[in-house]
Amino acid sequence: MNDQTQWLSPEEQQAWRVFIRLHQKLNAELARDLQVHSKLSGADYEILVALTDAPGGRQRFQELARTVEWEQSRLSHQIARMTRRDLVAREECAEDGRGAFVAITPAGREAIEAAAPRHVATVRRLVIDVLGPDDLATLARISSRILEQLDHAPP
Amino acid sequence: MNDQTQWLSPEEQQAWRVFIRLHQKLNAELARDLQVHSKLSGADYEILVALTDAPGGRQRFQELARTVEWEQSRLSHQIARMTRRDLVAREECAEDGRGAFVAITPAGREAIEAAAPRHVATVRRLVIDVLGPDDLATLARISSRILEQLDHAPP
DNA sequence: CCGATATGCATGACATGTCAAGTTCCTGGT
DNA sequence: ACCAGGAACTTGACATGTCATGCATATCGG
Repeated sequence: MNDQTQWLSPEEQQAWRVFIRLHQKLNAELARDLQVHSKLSGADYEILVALTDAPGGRQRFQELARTVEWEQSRLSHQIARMTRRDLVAREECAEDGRGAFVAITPAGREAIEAAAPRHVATVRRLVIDVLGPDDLATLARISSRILEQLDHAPP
Repeated sequence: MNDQTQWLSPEEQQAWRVFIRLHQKLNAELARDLQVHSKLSGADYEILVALTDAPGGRQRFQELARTVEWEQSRLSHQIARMTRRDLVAREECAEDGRGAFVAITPAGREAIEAAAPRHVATVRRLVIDVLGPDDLATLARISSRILEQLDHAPP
């Protein structure tokens, strides 16, 4: 095999696998919980939160994309679907004919306000309250470290 | 609002957000790296690794599903697609007429052997080597804790 | 041995994500 | 004023995931 690869040590492998499993299961569980109890996908939730945080409940398309750190195309499809379900609405942009605003609708606001308490409770139950404040802080520190690496070296 | 929800404190919120962002970016980056350099999706990779680990490079469908902890339907679709690309093959099961084996093909073996070194290197570069052994162990411990909670309380 | 039920997978419909192109509008240099 | 190029979104094709449902084979009570 002429193998120069630095394979993972057993400890590294074990750590990596448990970390990956955590990702997958946690994501799945959070998504399912949202979907079942609020008829919202994780994506819907993220968009609605971002819009709720924005002044007037509306934001330029680009800016929204940056806020949630999504690709344009993905956001475009998502907004199209959410528009069909009347959770958000597109509005024209006076200053720039190409541009568009995305605004949360009253129905969207209802949906997110109905969903948030349970979602937060679930996050607490599955993560926050399971770790103490110390472990949570440690997790945040470690996550930041990896994120920094990701933002530095993705090319 | 008659609000009895225990919202997240600023520290909790910050920790949670950074953790979630980590998930999303890391996943995206790993998937992209695999796809670009090896023409394999993360899903493909997982299946091929599982089959490589299995004796004879083959496993019963159900058992494979348990190994990778996927839903049966998801696995069925995935195997169908991978069969089309000749990465795996279905084989009949003598003992149980309903059952099926999934086996890695020579092409599948080539693909995973070509992909693995770079993937491992990327995992090292983005995570393992960024954290020291101590932080990695801590991460594993914290992940296990949350996983345990997940496995205990999902209903 | 036979029908009822369970098991092992497959399939179809639809939500979501990515990549590559297309459309429309704005801008800057001549 | 005009037009080449870029910016802001949209769209289409296709990979992937989930849910509900379908189908064939096993297995079990009587």
